[in-house]
Amino acid sequence: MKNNVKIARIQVDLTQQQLAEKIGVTRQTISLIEKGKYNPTLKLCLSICDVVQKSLDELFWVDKEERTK
Amino acid sequence: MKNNVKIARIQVDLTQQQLAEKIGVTRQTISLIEKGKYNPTLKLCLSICDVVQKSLDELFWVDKEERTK
DNA sequence: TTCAACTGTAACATATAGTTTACATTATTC
DNA sequence: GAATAATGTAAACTATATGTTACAGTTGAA
Repeated sequence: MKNNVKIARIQVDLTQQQLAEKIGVTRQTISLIEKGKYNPTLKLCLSICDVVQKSLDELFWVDKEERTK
Repeated sequence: MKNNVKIARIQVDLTQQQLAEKIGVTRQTISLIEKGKYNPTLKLCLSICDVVQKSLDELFWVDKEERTK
């Protein structure tokens, strides 16, 4: 699953650490999400949206090929 | 966390069971999500979007008060 | 009013999201 | 090029999303 978290984070001039702290999650979690290595919770996605000031649709999507669950 | 899954599901004329099957998840999972009783995975949200033909932003959001994580 | 389909929910099991600690690698700045 | 900040990642743990089974309440059609 693809996402624009890294780009959006940099646009608001935050490090992974800073974003993580604002959200109340660890830096590793942010790193893994940016790398597409796992499948975050909706609440976490919404928190990220809130901090980086983007909508869900702007940040997260799946390529058609990989649509399963 | 609030969502419009139930409304969107009914609009495309599916039961919880049918929606669940299309997505590859159990009926209980759909029920709990519709009831707002838990916090689905992003992939699952995206699968629901796909089936009911809505965007993430149309289906999922949080009230400002309850924004934590 | 009965029967069947649909839905809510509970207990317990499993998979995986997210944490903690730790270390390695890659910028960046001096 | 050394020091420091930022990032990637791994192992072992914890919390929780989701599955399984089961049963009860609800709704609608006959």
